[in-house]
Amino acid sequence: MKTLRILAVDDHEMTMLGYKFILERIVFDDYNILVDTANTYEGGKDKIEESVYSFRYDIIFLDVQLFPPNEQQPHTGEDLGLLARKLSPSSKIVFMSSFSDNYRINSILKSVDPDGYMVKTDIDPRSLEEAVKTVVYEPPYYSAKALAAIRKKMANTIELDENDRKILYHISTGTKTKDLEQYVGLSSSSIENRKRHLKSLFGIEKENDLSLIVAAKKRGFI
Amino acid sequence: MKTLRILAVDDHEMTMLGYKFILERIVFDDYNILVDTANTYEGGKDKIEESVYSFRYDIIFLDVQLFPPNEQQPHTGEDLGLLARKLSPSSKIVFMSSFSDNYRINSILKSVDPDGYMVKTDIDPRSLEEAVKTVVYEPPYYSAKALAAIRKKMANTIELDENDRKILYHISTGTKTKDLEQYVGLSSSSIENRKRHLKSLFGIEKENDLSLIVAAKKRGFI
DNA sequence: TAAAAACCCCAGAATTTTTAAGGTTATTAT
DNA sequence: ATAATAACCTTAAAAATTCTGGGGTTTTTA
Repeated sequence: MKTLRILAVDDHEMTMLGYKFILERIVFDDYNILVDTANTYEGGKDKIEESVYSFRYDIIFLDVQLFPPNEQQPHTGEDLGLLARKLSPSSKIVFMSSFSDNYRINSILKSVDPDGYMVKTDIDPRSLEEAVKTVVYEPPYYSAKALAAIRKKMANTIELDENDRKILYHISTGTKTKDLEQYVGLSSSSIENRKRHLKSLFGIEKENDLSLIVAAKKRGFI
Repeated sequence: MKTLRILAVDDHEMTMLGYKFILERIVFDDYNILVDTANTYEGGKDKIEESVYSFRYDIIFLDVQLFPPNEQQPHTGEDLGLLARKLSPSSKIVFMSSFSDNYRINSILKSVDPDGYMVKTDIDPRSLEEAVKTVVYEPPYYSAKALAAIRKKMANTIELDENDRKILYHISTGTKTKDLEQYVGLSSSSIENRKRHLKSLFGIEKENDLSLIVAAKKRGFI
């Protein structure tokens, strides 16, 4: 009987126990499923490092938000994903995220290119089981809400560059236009131009920033 | 008992009968599934037009390649998809394609934004059933090979504009560089520049066109 | 009702892209 | 083997796009 090694990293103890419980009960070919857990970036990192020269995890589940917001976040789930890819390239990586935040999804799909992405409200015993099986045999696995976000993105004909995306993102987080210069390497004048241009692309000329981020969200950019 | 109306359009008579047989046997909530078929663009168009003022199809399955290659192709499955969206916007549209041709997938996902996309080698009774159920309740449904193509695209950090994509596409179909001017609205000099630029983006400086299209395929552009 | 921020318009600077022209190298067909 | 053809490179100027700073008006906020 083969062993399928899974690591689950989530900062909520109870959530993780839930995953462990469900995952280990999955009946999957002749695999014996074994789940390790960690609830911090460091903990996850240690587990992965330990595994590298022995069994190596088959699947690593990672919470996108490893630290409660507001605290100083030295490392995110995305960082841990990148690390895992480097340390243990054969492991399949599946992200779990609380919200179907398009910006985050897009960013992670580009940087880590995970073998799976699940929005937490889509997660239940059935979908977890499907994720495990799909990821092992025929990745990727994307949960329904993740797929909806991906679809939006793919259907989009508007092409934005890095700077446009940064502008949209920072506006959506509440950054004021005048402070945007610091984050985007452009003059305030250029930023204003780009905002105008974006509004015209989205067909909302002469409207305010709220309309802009609503439109950008609708199209899956944020 | 509710009726779920499905239209399947494929130019291979037998394939279509297969779909009809499988689809009508699906057990799905308290739906009675009814499948109409057509095997030409015109036939499909007629069926959809007829349906508009009566029952309206719940799902329309469309073969991407509605006509055997080599013949004059007045209309493609993509055209029929666009027409269907216009005539019967409430219908879910699912494309079926023989190959996981990235260029085609990307183009259709942008133009029609279908509720499902299946690569034919992924199609079997199980996946068809899943497609139907997913598309009705929580679209989109993408089959495994379609998902692999989509993943490639999403993971890609290289951004190409319309002209770059056209160049790659036409080169991949065998168009000679000197004839490219007709298809892309640029001078041969610019096209050469862009090709050079593309090769450097893909990290294959000083290599030939074959390397270019191989690299572009690897990244999901073609 | 001031002050701050957002927004608009302009024109020159800087950057990128396109283009033509003239050449070399590689491929193809006879 | 050798023309002929296409692919590819370089250069420099033209054209298009984007950026920027400086001026202003309008809207929002305290």
